[in-house]
Amino acid sequence: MARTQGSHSDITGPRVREAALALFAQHGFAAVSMRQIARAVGVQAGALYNYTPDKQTLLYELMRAHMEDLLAAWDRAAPAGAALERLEAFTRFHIRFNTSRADAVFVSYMELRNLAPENFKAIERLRREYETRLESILRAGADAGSFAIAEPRIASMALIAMLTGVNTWFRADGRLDLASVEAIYWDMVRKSVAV
Amino acid sequence: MARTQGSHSDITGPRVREAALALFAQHGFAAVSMRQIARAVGVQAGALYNYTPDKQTLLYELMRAHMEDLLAAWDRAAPAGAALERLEAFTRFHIRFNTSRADAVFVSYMELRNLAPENFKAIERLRREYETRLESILRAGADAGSFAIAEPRIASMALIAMLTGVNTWFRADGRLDLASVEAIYWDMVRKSVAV
DNA sequence: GTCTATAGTAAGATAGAC
DNA sequence: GTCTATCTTACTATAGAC
Repeated sequence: MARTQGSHSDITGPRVREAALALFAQHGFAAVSMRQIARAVGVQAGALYNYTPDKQTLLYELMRAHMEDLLAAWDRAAPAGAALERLEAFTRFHIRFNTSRADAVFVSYMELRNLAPENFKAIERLRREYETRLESILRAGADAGSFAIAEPRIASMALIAMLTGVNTWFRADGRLDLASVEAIYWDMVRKSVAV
Repeated sequence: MARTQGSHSDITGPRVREAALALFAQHGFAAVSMRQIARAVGVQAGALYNYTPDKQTLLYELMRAHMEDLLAAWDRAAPAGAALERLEAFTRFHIRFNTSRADAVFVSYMELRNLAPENFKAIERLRREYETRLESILRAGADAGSFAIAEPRIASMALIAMLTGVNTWFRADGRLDLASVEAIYWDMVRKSVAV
């Protein structure tokens, strides 16, 4: 079925979001212009406004989609069982998921400042939800006597910070593959909460 | 001694750097205009160019000063002795120093993307130097059999990421004081590298 | 050292043709 | 749905007076 020339609503939308995510990750939200995004997509700047009401909403939707993907993926992957098994699953999941979406992780952390207040609140709520998933595991393990953790909430933030840090140095073509990285970090995580 | 009206070279320079640091931390380098910085200082935008050749150099000098302060402060504070004692000192130093300069820490990490290539290289070298300080402690402990660490370089980045994460949640007027925070993190650090 | 004024450029967003 | 053209605003940086 032939289309009107230049009509690509079904593919341009995703391409706008992909280009915006890559550019925001590389240069920062404030440093990227709508014209730059349009150039990467291959359209004129005005056409972008068929896909977002404004630049701010484009950023917010990228961050919201990422955080909701993260939560949904963990809730699908999370095993039942003892706290130690659940903590290992969380550790490996977090490393795998985050390294596979480095741009989205980077933008979702770095651009919090550039969200309008109501958008900031929404993203912070999602982030807090994710942290609570880990906190619950740590609390369960502490209650069962498997872990020695004075402050589960702080420990969850400490571990997430450590695991997310993988993104700052990991390269898929580097010396260590992802399985080795997971093993190294799981060893540190396991010991850090050990009795 | 009366001054020419409006002449304040000895105090305006530091105030420009203070205002720029606070504004860059709050809104991001690209989102802050020279006019905003000037307004915070109480001068007109043109006057800022008595203190920096351009906006880029202003950012670079803030980051360079921070990284050099960090290195110098640790080199003054670092104890001799066994690896375990040196690791505890590093842990407590890193938390104390970084929480006392949250804006500079934030800017020095978040605005790396906005550095010109040669400036980026210089800051990365300083960061790498600091990471190497911790890496040396971990290697010494591993060699002495005090620590069990498969990859000292990766462990050093993991620990620094964890410790720097304190800045994302710590508030001086919060429930926990800094000594308690240090104790919680030291407990996790100590165990994470334990044999 | 600071001011006012401005050159030169680029931004976000919209209007209307096709 | 995309284009061209444009409105309006704001930016960095500089020039020259005081």
